[in-house]
Amino acid sequence: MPLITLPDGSSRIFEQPVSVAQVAANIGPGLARAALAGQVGDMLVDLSHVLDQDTALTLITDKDEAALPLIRHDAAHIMAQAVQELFPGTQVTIGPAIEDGFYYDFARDKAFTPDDLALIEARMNEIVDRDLPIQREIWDVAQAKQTFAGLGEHFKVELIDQIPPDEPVSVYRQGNWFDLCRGPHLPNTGRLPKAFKLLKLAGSYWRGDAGRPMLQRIYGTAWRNKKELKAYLHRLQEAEKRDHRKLGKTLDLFHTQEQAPGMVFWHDKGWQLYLIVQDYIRRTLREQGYQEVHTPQLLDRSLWEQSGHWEKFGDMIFTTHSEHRDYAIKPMNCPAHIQIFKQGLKSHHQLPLRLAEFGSCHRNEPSGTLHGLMRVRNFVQDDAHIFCTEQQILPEVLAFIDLLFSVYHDFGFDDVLIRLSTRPNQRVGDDALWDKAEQALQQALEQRQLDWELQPGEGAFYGPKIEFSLRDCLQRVWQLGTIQLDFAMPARLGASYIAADNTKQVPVMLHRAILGSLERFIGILLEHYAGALPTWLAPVQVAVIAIADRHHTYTQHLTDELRKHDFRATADLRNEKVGFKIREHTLARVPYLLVVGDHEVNERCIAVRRREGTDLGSLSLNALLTHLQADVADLARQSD
RNA sequence: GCCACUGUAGCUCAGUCGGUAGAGCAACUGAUUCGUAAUCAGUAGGUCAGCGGUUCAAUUCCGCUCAGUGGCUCCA
Repeated sequence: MPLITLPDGSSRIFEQPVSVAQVAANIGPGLARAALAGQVGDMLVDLSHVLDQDTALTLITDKDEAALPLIRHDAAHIMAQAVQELFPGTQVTIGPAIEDGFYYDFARDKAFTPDDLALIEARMNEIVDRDLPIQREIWDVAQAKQTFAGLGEHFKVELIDQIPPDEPVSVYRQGNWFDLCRGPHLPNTGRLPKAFKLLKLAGSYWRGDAGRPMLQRIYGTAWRNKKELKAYLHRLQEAEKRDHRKLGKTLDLFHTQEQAPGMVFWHDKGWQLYLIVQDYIRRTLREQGYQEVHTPQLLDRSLWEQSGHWEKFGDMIFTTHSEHRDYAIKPMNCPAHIQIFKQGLKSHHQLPLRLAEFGSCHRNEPSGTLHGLMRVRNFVQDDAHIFCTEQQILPEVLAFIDLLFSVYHDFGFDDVLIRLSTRPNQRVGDDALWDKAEQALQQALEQRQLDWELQPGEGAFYGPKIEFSLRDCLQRVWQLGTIQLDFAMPARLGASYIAADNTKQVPVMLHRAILGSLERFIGILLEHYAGALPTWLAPVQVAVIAIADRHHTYTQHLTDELRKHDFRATADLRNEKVGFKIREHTLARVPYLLVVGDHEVNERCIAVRRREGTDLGSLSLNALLTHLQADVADLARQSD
């Protein structure tokens, strides 16, 4: 006699076990028609799921956000059915719902073509029209293996082998097609809203393992209705406009070319931005008690062998040689910073010692991983290494976290993803040290009450790390900041200090960066603002526009005055109409446009317009300077 | 690195079922001196990514290389 409690607090009692569908029908015919699935606790279940105990139940309809994963997972199944109907011999593997859509990985000798996507999509629509009932069946393991093996579905057999013995082997059948799947699913294929679209083809390794076969992945998106689909596709289009590679070109910031893959040619405006960002960090680090140092670009290979990098990353280190010696073009700064630390005897009074460097590093990243400014082969990090005692770890990590958030806030980023990565399989240092290191980082996160995600096994080979990531315009996640604990490297490279008890001790080293690579950070920055940077960051802050030749002197005078006050201003004296100039500077995302005509010259004033089109009226030079100073001082906190 | 796709003027793109290419914007020249998102006219601009093959003929078909794009793997 199950007692079913509904979200509104009401409850119904049933004589015998009932299915979710029966509960819906019991409430009303409208709900029975609309119901797609049920939710028991956190678990989504099929409409056919039988409830035999007292429980709370939520019925899911297409009004609920919770219906989305269900819809997407069904879209994946229906796509798989369509593919197998159209391309016999194709093996199915896995096909989950993901953020905004779904994918399915197939094994097939021939490659799918972009044209195939349209065919598959058409067949999916047909399968929806067939309105096939979707039924869950529980199979015996041996029977399941035999059936899938008989169909030549070797990947599925491998999946069955990995289902824990206490879990049922469930199969979902729609028409004469079926797939091994945990579920849940919609009751009929006809319930899948025709608001899906196949988007792209991609390769993917079976089980995410580069040593195993490459499968063909088809990505799609699916929504509750056509309106949502349209909105999503529009969102993708808009995201494309924010792409930093596109902005880099249209705003004349940087370019890349074949002869230097993964390396950036910074143009004047882009380099201005780069330097502004760098100056800001340089100033901030000084204030926080860091010393700035600068170390060689080339270091003998023995140093990298000693540090362990040569063994682990040898094939990604660019090298050069001279007079029978091999040099690494440095892929990172830390061994060099240890050399500075090692100069002269260090006392515990000098700790924590914080060495910062904007060191240009080269890493021979695999060609397929390069991506605009986000993943490059030559980059500069706002890198620093803190040498300290074990007791100083926690306060240093806390101070770093606080600094990082204050910096991100100044740049306008408040939505930060935090991940704690712990010991990997391939590592140096004993487990007692790893325990200590991981606990220290976790404790810092907890003290600051931050939300974080654990990534077991993802730490660096010398220590655990916290990663701070942001998303780009297409929601791809990129790591920017990091703090990594390292008990190994200082010892390997022979760093030590004299402790209070007059013994020689090995310092702990913290590797840390706030922005990470300046290149990547600028990429994220551009996408975040769609190129319309806050005034303090804009390469050109003010464009002074002359209406006619007779206004040139005053225009030039204003521009000079602005420059004298450290604003980045440019005079536009071209023989063009105002409208044309306004349009150009607006498209160039210049925050302030000043228009100079007869009125301004006569009254010694300036007509001020913001790039968004707002008119700030007629200001005196002093009033303008005050306004600009306030805007710049505000950083990204609330301007725009 | 792996899978797929793409590479035409400075930019955005069209085009050739094989007969050496075209638009808009930008550039240049001239006219215009203009009040808040495109003034008008004219001119010039391309070994169709590179190399090789097939062919009477290749930018177009095929192969290789390079680079880019989307994923996957990797990321000290």
